[in-house]
Amino acid sequence: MKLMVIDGNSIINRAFYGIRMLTTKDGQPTNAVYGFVNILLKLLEEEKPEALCVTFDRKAPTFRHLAYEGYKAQRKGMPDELAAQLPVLKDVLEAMNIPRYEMDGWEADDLIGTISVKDTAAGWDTVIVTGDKDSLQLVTDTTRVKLVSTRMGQTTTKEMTPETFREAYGFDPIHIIDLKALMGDASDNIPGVKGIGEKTAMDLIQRYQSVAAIYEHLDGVEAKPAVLKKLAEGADQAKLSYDLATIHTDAPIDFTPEANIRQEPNVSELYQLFLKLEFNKLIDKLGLKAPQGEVQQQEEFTGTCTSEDVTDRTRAEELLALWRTKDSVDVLALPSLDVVVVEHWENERDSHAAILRADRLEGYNDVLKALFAPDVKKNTHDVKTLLSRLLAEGIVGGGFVFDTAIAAYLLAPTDGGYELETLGMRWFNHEYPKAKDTYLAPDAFTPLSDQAAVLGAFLSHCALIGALKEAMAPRLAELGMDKLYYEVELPLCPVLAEMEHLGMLVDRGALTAFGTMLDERIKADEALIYELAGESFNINSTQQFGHILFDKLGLPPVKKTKTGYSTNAEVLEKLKGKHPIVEAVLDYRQLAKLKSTYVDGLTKVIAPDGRIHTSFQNTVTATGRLSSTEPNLQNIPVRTELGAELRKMFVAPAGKMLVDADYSQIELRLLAHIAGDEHMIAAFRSGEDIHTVTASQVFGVAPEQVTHEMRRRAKAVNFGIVYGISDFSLSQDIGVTRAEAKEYMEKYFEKYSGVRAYMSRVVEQAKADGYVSTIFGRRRWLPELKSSNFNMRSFGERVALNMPIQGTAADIIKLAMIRVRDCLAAEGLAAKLVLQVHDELIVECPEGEAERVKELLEREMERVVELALPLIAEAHAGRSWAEAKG
DNA sequence: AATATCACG
DNA sequence: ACGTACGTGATATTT
Repeated sequence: MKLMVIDGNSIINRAFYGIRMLTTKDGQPTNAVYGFVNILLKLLEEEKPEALCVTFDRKAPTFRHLAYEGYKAQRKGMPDELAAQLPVLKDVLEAMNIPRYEMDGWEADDLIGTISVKDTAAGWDTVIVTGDKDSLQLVTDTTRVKLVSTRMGQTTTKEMTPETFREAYGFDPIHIIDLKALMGDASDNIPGVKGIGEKTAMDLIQRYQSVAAIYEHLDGVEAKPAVLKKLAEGADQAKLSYDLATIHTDAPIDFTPEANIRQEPNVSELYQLFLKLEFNKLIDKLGLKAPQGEVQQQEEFTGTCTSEDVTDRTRAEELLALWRTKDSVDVLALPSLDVVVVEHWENERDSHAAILRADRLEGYNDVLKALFAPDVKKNTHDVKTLLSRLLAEGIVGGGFVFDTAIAAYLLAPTDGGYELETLGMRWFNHEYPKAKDTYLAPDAFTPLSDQAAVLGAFLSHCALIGALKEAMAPRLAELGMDKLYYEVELPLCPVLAEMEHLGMLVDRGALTAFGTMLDERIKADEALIYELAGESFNINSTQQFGHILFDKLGLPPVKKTKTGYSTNAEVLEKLKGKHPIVEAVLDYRQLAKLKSTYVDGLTKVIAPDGRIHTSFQNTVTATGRLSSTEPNLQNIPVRTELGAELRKMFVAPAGKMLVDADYSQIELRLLAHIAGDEHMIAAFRSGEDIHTVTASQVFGVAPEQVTHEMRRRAKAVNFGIVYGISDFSLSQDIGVTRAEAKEYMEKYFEKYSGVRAYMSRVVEQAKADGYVSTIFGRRRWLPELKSSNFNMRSFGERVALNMPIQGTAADIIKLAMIRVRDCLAAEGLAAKLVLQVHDELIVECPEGEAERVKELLEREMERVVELALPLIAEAHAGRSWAEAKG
């Protein structure tokens, strides 16, 4: 019979430091508990012991303090993130019905020692599981130690028996006490004999076994005279150290091995606990299920599911007619436009799947048109991409009533990764095959394979859409996001798809010419830089450039990065004038950026139609903004004259114009509104320039007397406030002392006291709720606010300030896009939206429509919401983006 | 895959 | 005393 005893403190420690930080949605750290449970399961599998228990420390024993004052004094307190997990671990052990031993004044080691002795007396074997080598002295023929180490999430164990110990140390396990008595142990504050280190101690113990044997006839000991002298002087230290190093085996605990025989866990308690800790994988692995009476989501998959391959046009029509009668059907499409449609029967469990394939169904395009017509209501996953793909086939889709990717994003915008299989795991603890390993592989446009595994994955993913909808739709309503979902996010998808499909026309010739010019200037810069450096090197390598600049040329380093010197623009600006190479590299960098990222990058993605088709990502940002990829058209240069040249390359085709409309100061206006700050609202209502008004207040001068520099600084303060700035960063940004920056902020808050009040209010509310939200109800969860880490918490606070503002602006322009598209259509205009850049919309239209489009854009953008102050949008038309920017 | 840099709102 | 602004994506270098 065998008992396994686990050193609780030691193992949770190893788990904490060996496994990357994990937290639940609320910010409760869980990595140590997670690691502990996994190590426990692994060892149970390995050892299959009949009995099992865990020991924990309780404070260092006080009587030892009397014996040796410094004892354990050095051991540092554990970090909060770990301390918070100890009680959780104890709950888990309770739910698993694993006995636990702890006693005031006794350390885990002593309890383990006591347990192993009692085990041996009862005729049981013992396996000690720990990460500390202290316990090795307990190793006997019937007691083994498993040393656990966890690194990068991988756990390895090393087993110590008397044999393996002797091989490693050259003496019996019990004499490790003697070894420590001589050499000491800094981590346990055991002094040892002064002047005796590991090498000497090992040698002595290997030859004489014990301290007692050595001191019994010290004159007979063969060693250097210096060592003998130290031994003689350190006799008291040796005795004291011996006692300190000895694990006590006489703790007054009530213990019999039989009382620790393994028991079944309390399944429902453990399930609840793991659910709270978000240990979905463990729930799955242990086969835990919801207690009776609770909703069992997995049941949804136990219904019957039939499927058919539709090859016959008549059958397709029959199905289409059926689908039109349903509230909705689930649709999953491949890029090849092979499609599976799942319909559910009344009980929502039994379902039927139909597979429609491009290469097996005659008149497939017509079937697609009918399926994606508005009269068939569809649930989808990533409808924007699907609509985009359909447009490429000339099909304008409609009738999309629910999308699981967008719902998942609204419910948890910072989670990322909204693939179907990921959602299946997150919502239902159910493992699905990866789309990329099955129906999406290897080339995105290959037709659906007939392999059973591929078809199975395709069908189950489609059925998952329906199950997710059942779970997500009520949740959206519960959190007050259904309007945002059904009236903003979903209707925006076809708008985005259209914009992607249309794209923007670029003047390829002008772009190439611009690139040639850049190339020449880059070459000139290169030559100059090499000459100034006295050698040629890779200017793009910050490492090499840093070496030249700071080591060879001897300029003073300003800032460091983790890998070496910082050479970014901010640093180089400070070094300007110290050496001509600095300016040359700044110029080179600007040119190289324009060439590689913009000229080359954009040229690469010009489609055969001469236009650039970006992809808008609508499930990416934490605030609700869109992002733009392949290429990113939301970061086309504008701030420098040379960079802005690029906007001349984005043009309207012959006979057409571009109209560009942007919101004026939308984020500051929203700050004024949300904070309800009278003065800021009044400033905006008056129509004065907000930065000038702010400057006049901060610098205490009349608005007419505000200089350019004063306005610049006030502008930085205005922006900084929106980001949750500190005086330090403000001073860095505008190049004044920290004290000055602080004064600006003080003056600012004096004037705009409502803003200050808002800042503390929103943070406090966020701490109470665990989230912040926009005017339209979009949410961002903020587990960071509960972090014990100062930086994390501060970050959470800044986000709490910023997200409602940035997010509301995002909501507003999204709604504006929908309205603009609808109005353009309603007024019979041919104008089309082509781009959105956060607070800016760009429309391409026939020349004759430009005036009307300008008015329409301004009107619709301004009237999206009624606030305490007006929203202002300004539109301009031009032949290129540069011209239309106004 | 991680890091540094820089483009935008 | 902490460490120092929100949100993105692309490129080049280095590991």
